[in-house]
Amino acid sequence: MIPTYYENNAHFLIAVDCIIFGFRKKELHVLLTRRPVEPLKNEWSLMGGFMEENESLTRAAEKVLYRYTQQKNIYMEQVAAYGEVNRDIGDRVISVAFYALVKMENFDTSLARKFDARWINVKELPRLVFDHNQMVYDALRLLQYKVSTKPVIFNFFDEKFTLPALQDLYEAIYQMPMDKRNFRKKLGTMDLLDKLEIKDKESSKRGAYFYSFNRERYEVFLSEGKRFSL
Amino acid sequence: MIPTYYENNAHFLIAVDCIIFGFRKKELHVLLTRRPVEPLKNEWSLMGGFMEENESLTRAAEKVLYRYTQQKNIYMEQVAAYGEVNRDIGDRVISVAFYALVKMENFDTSLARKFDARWINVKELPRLVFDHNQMVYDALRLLQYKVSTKPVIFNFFDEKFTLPALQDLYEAIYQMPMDKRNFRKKLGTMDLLDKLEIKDKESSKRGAYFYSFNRERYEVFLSEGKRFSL
DNA sequence: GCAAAAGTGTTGTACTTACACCCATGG
DNA sequence: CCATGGGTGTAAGTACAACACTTTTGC
Repeated sequence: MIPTYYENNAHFLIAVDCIIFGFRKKELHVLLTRRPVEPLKNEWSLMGGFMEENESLTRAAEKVLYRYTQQKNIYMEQVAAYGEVNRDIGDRVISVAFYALVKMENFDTSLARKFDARWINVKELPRLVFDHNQMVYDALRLLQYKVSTKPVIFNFFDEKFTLPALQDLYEAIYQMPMDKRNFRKKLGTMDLLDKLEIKDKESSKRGAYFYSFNRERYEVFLSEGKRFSL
Repeated sequence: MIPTYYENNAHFLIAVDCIIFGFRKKELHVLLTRRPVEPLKNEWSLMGGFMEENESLTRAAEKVLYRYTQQKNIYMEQVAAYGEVNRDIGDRVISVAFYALVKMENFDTSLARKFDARWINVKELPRLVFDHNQMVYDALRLLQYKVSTKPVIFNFFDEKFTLPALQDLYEAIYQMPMDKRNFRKKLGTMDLLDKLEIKDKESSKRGAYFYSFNRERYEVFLSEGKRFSL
């Protein structure tokens, strides 16, 4: 029994579109697909889907993320709602964009074939359908702010990472070079990383030590009124 | 002619809710109303409305703002989309929140009677319907970030303002006291304000000089790679 | 032995913070 | 003449930016 106040108002299709970020080979990538349906079939597009009756926006986004990555508990944040009248040329659709940070090392490449998906360097983005370029732009701006104030960047890694990789990732997100010694000094003063015994010998002969982010120490850090900053 | 891909997907009511901020007597206020309809009739609520067929989200928000303030060209920014399944107990509604900054000095008090609206100090917010308290909280956080990095605060004033009033407003938004001399020094180094000849004698015997924000100088300021910061 | 990436400190500069007194005016 | 709010400068501490060489090791 719906109250009268709600009756006779327009109803809309609602989509969620996900900007799925991943990091590999010193570059920030976005997972894109060739749009499988008309209109604009085969054009580059973000991963998306329609919202269903009994799910929340975040649940709808989680479903999209799971479908295209087979990963659970993906770090995700809403970017914005996009509601221009002709933004989708197929029908009137309001879209809510989310960005997500995934561990690209765990990515199952068979999924890529199944969904005609590809990881594209954010610096080399093609023209995307509708307002998806704007969504990526907005997501990246929000991500820049977020990683500078909250330790969300560690969601790109599966537990451990090296300092050179971490710095490369910050540089890819900020799209600017950073000073190695200043970067490590700032990290050091926060004292939130644990140096592991093992080294990554993949990217250099000497090898770089792995580190891991210490969540317990971060809780203490916060409770002392300190704030993450990079 | 709607393509098949879009057919058979659920359609939703979409609302816009506006967090209308105003500044008076050293305090930040939000314009609230007594909800005029069931359910939760007469409970405190943000100003809102349903989105219609041929309008964008921002257009829908502009309509709400114009309806309740009779002002045009109001500074406005999207906060987020809210889509929990049971957020509105009357029916399934997805809401997109916008915050707006209005010149409270120009506010027509007859509107308050017409819409049963009141300016409430943000520090004394009552319990609002649905998730509206969350929306105000999110809007305020976003506003805090915005006024610290962009000169949007001047949208609270009609052309001119005094430095004590400007500082009071920042303090109300940040919800913390600021040092008078440091505040004025930082403003001074940006050199974006014009000191006017006239004084405001309302709030003190001595009177405080009025200033105005110089947009042309701000453009130059930006083109020199500088960034607003307070 | 050399190329390639990892690791490590210091110094000058700019910014941030803390702080106290005189001024102008209306009543 | 006094209460009220407006206006002003300096010094210490902190954060930031710039900068170059040594180490390790696979080839």
